[in-house]
Amino acid sequence: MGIKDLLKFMKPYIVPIHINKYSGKRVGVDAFSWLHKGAYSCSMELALNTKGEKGRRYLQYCMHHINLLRHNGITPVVVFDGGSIPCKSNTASERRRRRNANHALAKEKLDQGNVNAAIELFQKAVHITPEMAHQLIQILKTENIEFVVAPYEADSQLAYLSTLEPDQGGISAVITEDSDLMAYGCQAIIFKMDRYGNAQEILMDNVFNSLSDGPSFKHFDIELFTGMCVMAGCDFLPSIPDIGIKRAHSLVSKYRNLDSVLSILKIRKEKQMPDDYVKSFKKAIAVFRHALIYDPGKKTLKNMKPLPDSILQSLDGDLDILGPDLPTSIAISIAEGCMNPITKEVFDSKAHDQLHTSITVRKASTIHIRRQQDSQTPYRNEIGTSIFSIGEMSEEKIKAEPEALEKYSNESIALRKLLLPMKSYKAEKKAEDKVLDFPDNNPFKKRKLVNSDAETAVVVARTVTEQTISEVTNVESGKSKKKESVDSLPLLFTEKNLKASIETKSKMSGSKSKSKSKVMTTKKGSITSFFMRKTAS
DNA sequence: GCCCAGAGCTCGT
DNA sequence: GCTCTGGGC
Ligand SMILES: [Mg+2]
Repeated sequence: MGIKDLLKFMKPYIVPIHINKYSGKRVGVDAFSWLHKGAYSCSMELALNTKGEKGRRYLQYCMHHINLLRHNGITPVVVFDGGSIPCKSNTASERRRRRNANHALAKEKLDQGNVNAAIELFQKAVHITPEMAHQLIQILKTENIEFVVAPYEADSQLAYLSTLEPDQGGISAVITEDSDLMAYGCQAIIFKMDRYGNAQEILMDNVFNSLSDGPSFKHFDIELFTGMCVMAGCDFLPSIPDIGIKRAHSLVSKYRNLDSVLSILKIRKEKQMPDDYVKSFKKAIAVFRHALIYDPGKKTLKNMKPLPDSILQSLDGDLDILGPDLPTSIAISIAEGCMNPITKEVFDSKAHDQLHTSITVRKASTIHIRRQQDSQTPYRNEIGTSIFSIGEMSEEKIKAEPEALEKYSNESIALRKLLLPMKSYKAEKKAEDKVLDFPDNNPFKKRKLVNSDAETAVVVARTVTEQTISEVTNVESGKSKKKESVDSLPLLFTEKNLKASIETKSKMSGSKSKSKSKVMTTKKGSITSFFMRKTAS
């Protein structure tokens, strides 16, 4: 969705250029734009997962555009989307629903022998998978082209990179199709680049100088501009009825202060404004200013801009809306293209060897939460993932005291198996016949069984070796369930509308952590437990 | 004039 | 993701 009507509104500031203007510069690329356009050249092959060269035309499309940049003396920095942040609007799931419907229709037409009709429908089912991104990354690696997979939105990652100096890994401009880049405060943005390098550019310096015709931003700064964007309607918050880009701009121009505008709106639109609008507004602003991004220099996650205490308060301590934090090793593996940013599975065993060393001493426990759909709240958590760290060892320490690694080895083995793709589980199953280390009930598969419109939700907690989940309490009834030892028994909650507090205790480090989650179960309760046998003999 | 909802389109022969 | 269109006020 981007910012509603923003591109049209900013048209007076958009000028045609040729990308050779950026010769000698580093320029960021929103990979999604090109992957998505390229996918139209082979929609059927992608949908049917056809083997062969035709199904890779989207890669040719991307590489053509990337090579065009290189031919013009530009150093491309390709940025991929990672996971989705919790508070994004449900238009994404709406789109997915339409795509799936079109995919099914396309297959019917194909069975009837109507290939042209099928292709038309397959095109309406086009979508980008992490695997497709991974395929492009493989090429970028061999071609020595810089890239990074953002922990969450590519937009914020690109905006962050454009704040850095070129010698610090920064970029001079961003190529994208998404107006959100303006709201994120990106200085130079290039839209609609065609196959010859013709494009349209906007420079935010020109916007704030407001020398050309069009809406004036003379008294705006980037904070006010972002406020205008949120007010006009963005992915994180729908606008108040009858407030569009024009009125948002007028209000911000007049009062030059976001709190003042919000007060005025509260009075003027008291019936139309949701009770929590101001709170949601501040949260949306916080995402545009402080989203969680990957710092390629330090190889760690951080906020796009440092998080002041004042913002922390307006978030109610809910930092997850900026993107849930991830262990550093996971973030690195994702950023370097070794790990699926959504499922957290490694892409292949070869990539697994390239994983950061400290990953071997981490424990992963993922909790998938699908909250009850609640029309009153604009924020909806679809899936949340938590990965708990139980300890870290530097490469130096491992070399100095290899025996120290021993105590982690069980976990290491378990974690490797956890992270390996499903193929490997199946291989083990065959090799060991009926004796299974891992039953064939991958929670990631189960997640797909959960309907996107299901009113209820699944929580699957997976434990690896030493983790214990000591107690699950039903807050409403006060009843609690205790688990003496769950070394090999993760929990599955099948009660309906369970509101539970979960205490997690690490045997290895002795540290305890508590977490509370709203827990709901599947409608049909058809999910079975996931077991992981202790690997210690 | 402005907002909104809906429908069509992104490749390439 | 964007753009165009037509209808509402
Ligand atoms: Mg966006």
